[in-house]
Amino acid sequence: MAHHMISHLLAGKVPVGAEVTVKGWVRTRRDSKAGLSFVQVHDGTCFDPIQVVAPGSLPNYDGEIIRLTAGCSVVCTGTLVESMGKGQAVEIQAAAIEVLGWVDDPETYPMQPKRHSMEYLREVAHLRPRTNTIGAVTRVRNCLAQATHRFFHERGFFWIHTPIITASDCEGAGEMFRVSTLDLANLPRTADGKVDYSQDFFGKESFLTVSGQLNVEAYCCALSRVYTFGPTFRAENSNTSRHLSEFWMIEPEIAFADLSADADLAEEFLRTIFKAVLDERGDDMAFFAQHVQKDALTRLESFVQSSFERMDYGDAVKALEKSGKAFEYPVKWGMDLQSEHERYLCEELCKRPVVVMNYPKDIKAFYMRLNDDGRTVAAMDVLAPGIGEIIGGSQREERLDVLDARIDAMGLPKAGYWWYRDLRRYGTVPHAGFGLGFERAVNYVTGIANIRDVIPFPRAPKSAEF
RNA sequence: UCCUCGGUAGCUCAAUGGUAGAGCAUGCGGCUGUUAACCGCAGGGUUGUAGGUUCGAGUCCUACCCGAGGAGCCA
Repeated sequence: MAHHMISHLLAGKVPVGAEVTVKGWVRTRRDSKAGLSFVQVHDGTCFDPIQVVAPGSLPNYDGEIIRLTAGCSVVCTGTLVESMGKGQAVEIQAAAIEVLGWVDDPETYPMQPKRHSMEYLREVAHLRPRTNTIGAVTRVRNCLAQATHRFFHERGFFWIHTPIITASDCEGAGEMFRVSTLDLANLPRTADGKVDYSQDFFGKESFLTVSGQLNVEAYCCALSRVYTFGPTFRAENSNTSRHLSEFWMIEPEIAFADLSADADLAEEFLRTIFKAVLDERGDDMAFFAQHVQKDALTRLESFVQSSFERMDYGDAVKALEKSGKAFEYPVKWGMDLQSEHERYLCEELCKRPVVVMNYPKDIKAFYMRLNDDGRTVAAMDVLAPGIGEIIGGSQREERLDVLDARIDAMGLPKAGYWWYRDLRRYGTVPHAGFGLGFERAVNYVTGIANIRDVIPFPRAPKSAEF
């Protein structure tokens, strides 16, 4: 049976007086002994539920309607009318309400029409999308994802589906999850007693990817403007509000480009996808501003209008030294910036996102391009107030001899990088890219504090129930 | 992994070492074109787990489990 999306009805896309059907779940029910009930029904298509007025003359009124509780699924058919009450422009005068699914034992139904803590909702991750908060997060997350593909598509980028499984242990971005079909209780051994991975599924050790970057560089050096957008895995035992074991990452890579062009892209990208949220999800953003973070909306509005502060790493260090702040970790050139330093830069000094560029080479990855000063690399971090590092990027080292020297200096296995080095042997070009932690962007936009609340089913150490 | 704080009814939280309570939710009744309605009544508990101290432990001690905030690692 055809039915209407509640978002269409509330947006005025269906004329008053029309016969309509909605299908959804009950939020609340209020009874009037005058002989009618008000049922708030949501279907997830927009923030607001629609009010369905159930007259006592419905054949199942006494038997079913007045027994509806939060969570029941219903099909409501009736006439779209202007509301006689305050609080909504239109409502449905029901001619029939069919109950598809009851809530057995309503007393223990985990989702109640009240405020729940985010920690509690995490324990009922299969039901939390029915809440105002997680519903709004889900729509904003989708909006950001769609805007991401639209942004790149409109600029001639190609979406590259880089592999999830990698047999290369050279990605170098942290602990990896092993992928294996070997019998853990009976591992095959080589003569010298080590695990014999030649008998494993891929004939060698394999893992879940920690980054699509190395693979996407190959396509960048052929299709010029490319990006990845997919899941990424880190087996680090990190227990924070900013880390997940499985998260989604967006990694554009542009050929014939330097670090400055990379920073330009990062800035334009964030502004564009954030503006899409303002344009398309005003209802959800209003909720976040009201119940989650007061300045969520105004901060986003100013974000899309203002430019990022850009700062050389050396200047950032000087600014921190001059700040007069008593940091737990003193600042010194050559050190990586601590969370407290990053927070000072974007939250206090600049009060907006900051791009810190040209870090000391010794604290950055081997593939980042060595600057002419010989002691820094063309790397950048984009720091967002309240989140910290939201983007990390760099211009890549395109000179084979310099790349080899860096691989050797860092004691990495050069042979494993054979195909990555080939990209520098055959028609090498300057290129650059960055990685955006998608969930961190959702955190920033919504004002939701914990990263585990902006992904449907979060995976973290000791946590993979759903 | 380290530091700090926490775990009591379906949910949010009280309870000086001395009879475990409230609000919301649920059920029943009342009232009302209602807006997380309101009023009354009722049911609802192995106080995270396992030990220990004590005449007596939600409360004190030990270990473990889980959660939160911060740190490190990073996106």
